[in-house]
Amino acid sequence: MSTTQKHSEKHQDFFKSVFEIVKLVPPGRVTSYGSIAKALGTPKSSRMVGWAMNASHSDKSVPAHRVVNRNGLLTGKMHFATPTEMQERLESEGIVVKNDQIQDFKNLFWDVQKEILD
DNA sequence: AGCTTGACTTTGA
DNA sequence: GTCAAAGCCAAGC
Repeated sequence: MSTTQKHSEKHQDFFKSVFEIVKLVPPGRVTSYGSIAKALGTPKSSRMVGWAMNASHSDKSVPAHRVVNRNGLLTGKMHFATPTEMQERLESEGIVVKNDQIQDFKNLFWDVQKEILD
């Protein structure tokens, strides 16, 4: 550690951790903001996960379309290049989306905490 | 410095 | 089942 090191990397770690987790979500499966936040040890910071995804544009390898809210609703679709991109990418992976709602969400849900600890 | 907003979730009525 | 309110914390004004 040098004396010129940054002292504000903590929040960056949070963002980075979110990206890493989202990358672990397998194609054809989805997870929620709260599930990611919980895996990071801060279940109350689910909003920050959403905010972190806002910065996911800097890392195109992050499959942000596989992250929805706890209802399986495509709440973040407006933040993609086009409002339909999120749904289209999900459908291309075999997920059925109806009126911004993922069908059979309960069965497609990928619990971060559970799957990683497995 | 404070106040508002937001890709959320949980709890209580 | 729905609806309202609170908690969380970073970014923008």
